[in-house]
Amino acid sequence: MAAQRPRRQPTLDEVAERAGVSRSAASRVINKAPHVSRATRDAVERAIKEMGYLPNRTARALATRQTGIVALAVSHDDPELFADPFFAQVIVGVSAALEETDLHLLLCLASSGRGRSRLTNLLHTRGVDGIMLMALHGDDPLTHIVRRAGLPAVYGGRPLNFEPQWYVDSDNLGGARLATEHLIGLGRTRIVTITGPMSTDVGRARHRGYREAMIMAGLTPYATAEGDFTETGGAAAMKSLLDSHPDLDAIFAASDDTAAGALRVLLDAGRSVPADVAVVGFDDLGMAERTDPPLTTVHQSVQALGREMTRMLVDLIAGHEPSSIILPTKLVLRDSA
Amino acid sequence: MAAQRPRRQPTLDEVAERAGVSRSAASRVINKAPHVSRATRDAVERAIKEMGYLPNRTARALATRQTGIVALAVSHDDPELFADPFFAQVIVGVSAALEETDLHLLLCLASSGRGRSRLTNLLHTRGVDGIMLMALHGDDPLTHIVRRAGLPAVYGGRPLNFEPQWYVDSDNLGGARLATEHLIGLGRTRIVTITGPMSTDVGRARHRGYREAMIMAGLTPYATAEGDFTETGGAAAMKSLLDSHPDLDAIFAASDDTAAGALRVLLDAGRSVPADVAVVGFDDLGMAERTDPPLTTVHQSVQALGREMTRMLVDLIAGHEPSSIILPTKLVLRDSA
DNA sequence: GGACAAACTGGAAGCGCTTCCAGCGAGATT
DNA sequence: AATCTCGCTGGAAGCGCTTCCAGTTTGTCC
Repeated sequence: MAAQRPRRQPTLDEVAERAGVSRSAASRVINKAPHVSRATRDAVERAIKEMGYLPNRTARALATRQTGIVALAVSHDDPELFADPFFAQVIVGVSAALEETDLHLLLCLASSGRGRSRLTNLLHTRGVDGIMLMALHGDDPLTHIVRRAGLPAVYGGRPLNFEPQWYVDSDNLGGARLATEHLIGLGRTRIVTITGPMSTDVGRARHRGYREAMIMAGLTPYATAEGDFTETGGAAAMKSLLDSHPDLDAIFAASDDTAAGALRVLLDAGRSVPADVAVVGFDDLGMAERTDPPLTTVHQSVQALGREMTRMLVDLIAGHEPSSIILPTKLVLRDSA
Repeated sequence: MAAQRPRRQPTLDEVAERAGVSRSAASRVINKAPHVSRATRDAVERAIKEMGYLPNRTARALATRQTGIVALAVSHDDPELFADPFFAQVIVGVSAALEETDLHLLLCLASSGRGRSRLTNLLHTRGVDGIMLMALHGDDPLTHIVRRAGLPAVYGGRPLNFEPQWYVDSDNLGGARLATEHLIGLGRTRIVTITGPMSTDVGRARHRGYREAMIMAGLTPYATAEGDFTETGGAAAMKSLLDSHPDLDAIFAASDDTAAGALRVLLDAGRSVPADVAVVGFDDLGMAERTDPPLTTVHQSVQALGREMTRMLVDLIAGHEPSSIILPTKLVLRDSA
């Protein structure tokens, strides 16, 4: 036998019989429904205690059409992307928020076609009560799938080409502006930026923040190179910027990984940071403290992102009409700028 | 309305009616059961296609007593621990393995008492078909909970004080031995180790590997300091070792984080790595490539760990009797040793 | 061509719970 | 004392599926 044979769990019928009441009465006390006399309640509660009764999730789900499960779907072509600490933080936030409910978390890494069709199936077979979506790019088929399934859905971050009705996002625009303004405040003028992928909303928003801050300060955006949020991407972009604009004196990197790559290239090129070149990153997910020099960066609270997504979804499931949220970002000063 | 009202999914009854057969016949063709004539099958399949029928998960679960969901529980006092890239890798492995089945993954971060009781409840209410457990320390209540629930369970790593019947673990002992032997092969003799927490099996196994290798080589274990797998822990341990054994010439650190902390302290103390002191770490989860100098370390395949746990659990659920697995580790040479 | 087995079929009984509804008695009202 | 509430109760009908079983059809063999 694969596992110790469990004693069969008692059923509601058995509890009711033991308490000497009908099944419906027993059900009522369990669900704290009204119209239950004190005596009935006591009898049922005693029976429950004595028998160690726990209502069967599945049966309840069938009757109520509510599974008590919500999905968190991470959609991306590269499953390795999930290894980004970002998602771990989201999950910590989601879990924390879920602990205050009696919902559980189903995690779907829907990268491959297979993964996506499994998810589709899950949604259509009413396997979950709602879904949180993350890391969608452009016209991810998932958006259509989810819409078609007609399930409560909240987005973490915004997809590029449509604004979901319910989403939670970090203030990427504001954060990027903050970073750039800080650089400007330092007296730097030849400020360049290494962006994230311009095929994502995050990438674009952070770039726009940079541009806006520059222009507001009467400066012209000095140079831009597209990165991909990774360290190697950042290094490559840095090299080309150093080639084309050797006199640059500050960098806003759209992620800390990007900044780390840039940092490495700068040091190799003999520039000192922050003396010759000031660097500001974005994210502040641990990595920023470990670079040399430690990175001044824009902090976003990813746990809060997860937490708020969850609360929003719970609201939605409860039939309320929450409104989307933009979470504030803030500048964290370290040594690189 | 919180979400677009979904068209009600057709039921099996409706499919059967449309196909002009009984519900049981329809059920049989869906489940590919025997005793179905060609004509019946065709009719039902056509109806299914036409109506876009998908069997309701919950109803099926109630009838079969199988939910189609497995849990991955991460138990630890500190929810932040989950941010360790280790778990992300496990999850990637688990997901990959699950994609070949029609099971879904429920993730439980059961750190708090509340989290644990939610998990207990989930198990007892038959909310999942099986469970994978990770990061248990000492006498985690979870072990009892799981045993009592009588559900198929596999462990990732071994708890300290009992050997689970089904587990997957990395060859920590062998890996540590490999690392130490490498150091010995380099001609080092005053080799010290910074361990993980000795209250964990991993911590002890890696320590034992170090000792065994030393003794086999006719050396005496030179010095040991207990760390906690973190960078700061590693740094602290390194400091005390440097105090007590200033002439040490090599270090086996029980994790890459630990090694990174040690590295920092060594460089600050003016020792050059690997010239003065050779350093070997353990894990190889990305961080090892980014230290300065890059870390020679023992690689463990965490995705494989997740994958094998999952396969084992699937086997168990299918009623087979798999056997536990120790996954090989291997030395990865970089610059630090 | 009749008997027998094999293949197929639909009815019905679950799985364990929620919830609607009609009925019942006790307290309040005149 | 007769009536009217109103709170409480249990019966029964679901939720959507699987599966056992007995009965019917079909095919096969002598």
